[in-house]
Amino acid sequence: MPSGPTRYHHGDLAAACVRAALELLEEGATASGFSMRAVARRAGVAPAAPYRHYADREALMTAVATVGYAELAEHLAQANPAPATAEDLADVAVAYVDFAVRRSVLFSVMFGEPCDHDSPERVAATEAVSAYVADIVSRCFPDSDSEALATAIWALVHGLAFLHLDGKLDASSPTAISATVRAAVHAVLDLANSPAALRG
Amino acid sequence: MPSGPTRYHHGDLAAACVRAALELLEEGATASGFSMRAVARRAGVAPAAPYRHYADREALMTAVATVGYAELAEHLAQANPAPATAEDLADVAVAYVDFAVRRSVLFSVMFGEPCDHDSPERVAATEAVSAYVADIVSRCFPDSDSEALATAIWALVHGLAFLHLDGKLDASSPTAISATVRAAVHAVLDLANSPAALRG
DNA sequence: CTCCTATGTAGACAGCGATCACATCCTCTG
DNA sequence: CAGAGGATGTGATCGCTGTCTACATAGGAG
Repeated sequence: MPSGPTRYHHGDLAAACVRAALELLEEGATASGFSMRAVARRAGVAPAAPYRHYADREALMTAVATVGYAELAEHLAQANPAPATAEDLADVAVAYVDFAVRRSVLFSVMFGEPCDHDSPERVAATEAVSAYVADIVSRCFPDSDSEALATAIWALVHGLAFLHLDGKLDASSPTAISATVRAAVHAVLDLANSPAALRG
Repeated sequence: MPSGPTRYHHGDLAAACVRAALELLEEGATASGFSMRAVARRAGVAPAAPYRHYADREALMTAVATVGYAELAEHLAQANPAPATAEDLADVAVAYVDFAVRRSVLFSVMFGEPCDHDSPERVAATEAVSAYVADIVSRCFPDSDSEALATAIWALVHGLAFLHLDGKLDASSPTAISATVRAAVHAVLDLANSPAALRG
């Protein structure tokens, strides 16, 4: 398939577009800066060609985001394949924020950009992340209101990622990130060990 | 000043641009969709005029975001002027998410968009929000590691806002939002009342 | 072999951010 | 009170973008 120097038909342009988009994102294009035309150029194809596979820019972004969800899941699993303790949970949280910071543009495509909320792959991918977090939480806190706590933990971690991305928290080094995230996660979990601290 | 039908010099175009931008955002423009030129049209001015006051689109967005921070602070204060209990904190959290959902485009301009991280007003505005949250947390949890816990709570609330914005959590009605946010906040705070739930 | 459909091309359009030379007005100095 | 000069708005222009249309080509089904 990579034989002929230039073929009229690309072979698998749909996938090539997603790959090209990911490359451009890694190379420092802004989320709003990466363009349909740049993707076409990178894929070695006419500007209008990607429109045969993606209705518009948003559709392509949704496809890119879907890949991003898979890579995020992989990154988290790699940090700790079977988290079951508070410390494990902190590991996963650090990995989550680390992913957000190191692949910040991809991350903001996944979460910060308007997107096709009805795309089945996208919904499935986000539900997978949701279920993954819920699973961890239910293992760490088997007796609690799992659903609400899972939502809270996901929000906590997600929020930490955004605050780092936005410069509100120091994201200049992995060490700083790790320290901040661990401190925040433990501050919350340690509430379970110092009930007297709660007023009202 | 609003006398003459058309004046060559506007009077206060800088402020008018911010006002026009806010109007456009309220009218449903996308964050990436609202344009410098649209702002100029709305202000009744030539396309290049705003550039006398804002170096580029990002500079104007930063100014808009700064106004947004002030309005967010006002919205939170209105929800509960002097929060000191966990329940008060939940009120503020609901107000935060409510603001994010009801003024979603402004919110994503404030947080979701690349921005001038060095703008003094912007830094001051975000630090004000940060200090506000830290203040609440230190009142609710006087004995805890205030800084880490404040970061965690801010992240929790911020994350809840984003998950609602992104359709990951049901944002279809204020009631649903309130229920989800309160459940999440209480799930975390109730850890202080059920230490046995923590494993590991 | 032929036709149909999927896919890629060429060219066009309007809208965008940004910059330029120029026009106009306000204010400050003499 | 005049007029110089800086601040502010105008209009034209550039290259880029998303998206549409008409056309070209390829590859598979009959």
